[in-house]
Amino acid sequence: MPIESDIKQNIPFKSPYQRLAVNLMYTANWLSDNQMRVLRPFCLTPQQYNVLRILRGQYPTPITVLAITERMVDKMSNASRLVDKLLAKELVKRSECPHDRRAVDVLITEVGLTLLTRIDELPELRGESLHNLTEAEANQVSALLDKLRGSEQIGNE
Amino acid sequence: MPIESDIKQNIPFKSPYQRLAVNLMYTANWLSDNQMRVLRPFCLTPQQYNVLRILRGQYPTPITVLAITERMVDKMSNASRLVDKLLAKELVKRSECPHDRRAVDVLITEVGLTLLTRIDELPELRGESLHNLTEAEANQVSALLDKLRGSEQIGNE
DNA sequence: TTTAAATAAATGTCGTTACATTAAATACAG
DNA sequence: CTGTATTTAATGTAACGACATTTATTTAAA
Repeated sequence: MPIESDIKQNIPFKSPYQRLAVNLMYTANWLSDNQMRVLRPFCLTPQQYNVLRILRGQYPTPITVLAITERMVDKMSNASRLVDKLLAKELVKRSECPHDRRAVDVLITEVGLTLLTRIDELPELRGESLHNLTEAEANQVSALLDKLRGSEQIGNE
Repeated sequence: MPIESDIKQNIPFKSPYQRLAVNLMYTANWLSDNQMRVLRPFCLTPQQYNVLRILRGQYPTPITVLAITERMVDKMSNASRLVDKLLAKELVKRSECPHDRRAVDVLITEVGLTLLTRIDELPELRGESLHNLTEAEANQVSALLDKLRGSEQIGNE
C-alpha cells in the first residue's frame, strides 16, 4: 500500500523527498511496532534488546556504558538506565572498569545469552517482516539509506 | 557512511534483511533528530507539526480528532492532547462537531497557517536533508518501502 | 421507549525520553 | 604536585508515550 493511502493523504507530496521523509518515518514506526509486539512476551523493549545484542557482539569482553551508547541505534536512549533495567532482570552484570574508575564495564550474563538465543529464533526478528523484498532489494534500500545519510561515501564495502 | 560504521558494528549482519531493519530504524532516528532540531525554535514537536500539516491539508474544512489520528505518521500519538498543545498556542481552534456531539472539529487558525508558511521555507523540511539522493532514487526508495510494508500491491499511482 | 452496545474524545497512569545537572575520576597545564 | 578542565556515569525533571479507563453521545435492539 503506498504511503499516501496509509496516511489517507489526499493532496500530493510537494516532492519525492518529502514523500520519502514521511515514508521513512512511517515505515520505521511500523517496524518498531512489530518489534515491540514480538518482544513484549519477553519483557524487553526494543532498546533493551538492542543493548543485549551489542553486549553479545563483544562477548566475552565487557564494554562500558559509553561504548554501548555509541553503538545504539537510538543514540538518545539513556544507556545507564537501560542497563539498570537489564541488571534487575539479571541479564547483565556490571563491574568497575579496571583501567578507569569512572567507567563501568557491562557484560551479558549466561541468562542474557540464553534469552537472546531464544529470541533469535523468532522469524519476526530475523527480518522476516521485511521479506516482501528480495535480498537484492533489501541491499539496494540499505545502500540508498547509507547514501541518504552519508555526507560523503568513503570507499567501503 | 554505511550503517555498520555508524553503529560501530564489528560483526556482520546475519542477513540483508537484518541490516535493513537496523538501517531503517537508524535512518528514521537520524531524520527525526534533524526535524526536532529544526522545529525547536518554533516550539513545535514533529508530531505537532504533523497535525498542523494535516489540518492545512483539509483547510478550510475542519476535521475531527479521530480523522487526525488516522492521518498521522505516528498512529500511537494522542491526538487529543496534541490538539490541546496547539490550542494553547492558538494555532488551532476547536469546536463541537454539528452532526455528532461526541466528535470535536479542529481547524487550523490563521496564525497556524502563517507559522506553517514560514516553516515550509526551511530547506531542511522541504526534504533538503535527503538531497544526497537524486529524485529518481528517492522515488525508488519510497516504492521499495511501500513494497516492504504492503502485503499486496493494489494497482495505484 | 428503555436499555445495551458502540463510538469519540478526554483523562489517568506509569514508564520512558530528552535534556540538564551532578558526582566522581582522570587528564593535563602550569 | 595543584588546580582546572574534561570525561564517564548516574540522577533529577518535565514532558511525552503507550495503554487502560472514563464520560458523553449515538446507534441499535428489545
